[in-house]
Amino acid sequence: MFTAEFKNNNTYLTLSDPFSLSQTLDCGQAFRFEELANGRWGGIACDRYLELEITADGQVVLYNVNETEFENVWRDFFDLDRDYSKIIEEISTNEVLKNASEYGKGIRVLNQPPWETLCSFIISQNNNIKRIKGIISRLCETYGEKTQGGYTFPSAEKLAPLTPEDLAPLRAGFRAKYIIDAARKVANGEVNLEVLKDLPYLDARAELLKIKGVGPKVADCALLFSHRHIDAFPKDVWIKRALTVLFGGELPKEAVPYAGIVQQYIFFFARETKLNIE
DNA sequence: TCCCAGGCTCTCT
DNA sequence: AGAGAGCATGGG
Repeated sequence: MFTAEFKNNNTYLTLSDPFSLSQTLDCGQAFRFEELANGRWGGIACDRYLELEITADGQVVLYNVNETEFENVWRDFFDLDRDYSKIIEEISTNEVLKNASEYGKGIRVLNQPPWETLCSFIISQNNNIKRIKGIISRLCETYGEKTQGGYTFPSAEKLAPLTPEDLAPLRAGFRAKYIIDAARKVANGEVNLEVLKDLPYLDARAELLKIKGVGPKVADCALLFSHRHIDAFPKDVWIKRALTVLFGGELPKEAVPYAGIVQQYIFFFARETKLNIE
């Protein structure tokens, strides 16, 4: 699915799948990457700063990433061992899915750190992406560790001793108490995030639902964007709208084996086109 | 001013 | 078990 070359302390990738940094990093699954003035994308993930770009000839460049770091961190983060072209081909027997995946074919579903993802999607509830980013940014600046390019995402252990009042500067609103409940349960082992990727989907979901402020949608986002559960299908307002408008209420059978991936295509398509509801 | 945002909890039938 | 209000905050 890709070949990698390591030189000048950078990693150079050639992918067989179509790949878009804006679609992947700014489609609402990650909240801490942004496009830089020089056209590269930069952000902090997995406790380190990453800067990358796609060159004119389609090569992906990860700057200041050596082979060890690529293998240990970014290969999995960018889900590089999954064949997206094959998935798109299979779902394209459905005309609407073909259209939607054509719009968002550059998306890859990331495998992000468990705590960061869970916490971020707790913050996302009944919220908009711009404000989600703001709250997460203030959370990291206030309680994360300083590193090159900004601040790391604070650990559950760091947040567990705090109270919701301590989070007032984040302006997270009613979500502050949920963040603290999640931090405490993760830090004290009541909820074990590390095993979720190896549990059956429903068992993993039940584990996350033990946290106050985590319902089906937030749990599914965590399972999909962090724990490799592409059988999770987060239903937000956009997806519910799209299912009704595009598919008469139910996901086409072609999509079921790849529900989570397809969810991203539909989400992207729905937001781009606004489903032609004006 | 009201409505909405990658929803969930709580209460009331 | 299903419906509906309330929830913090900020942008349109």
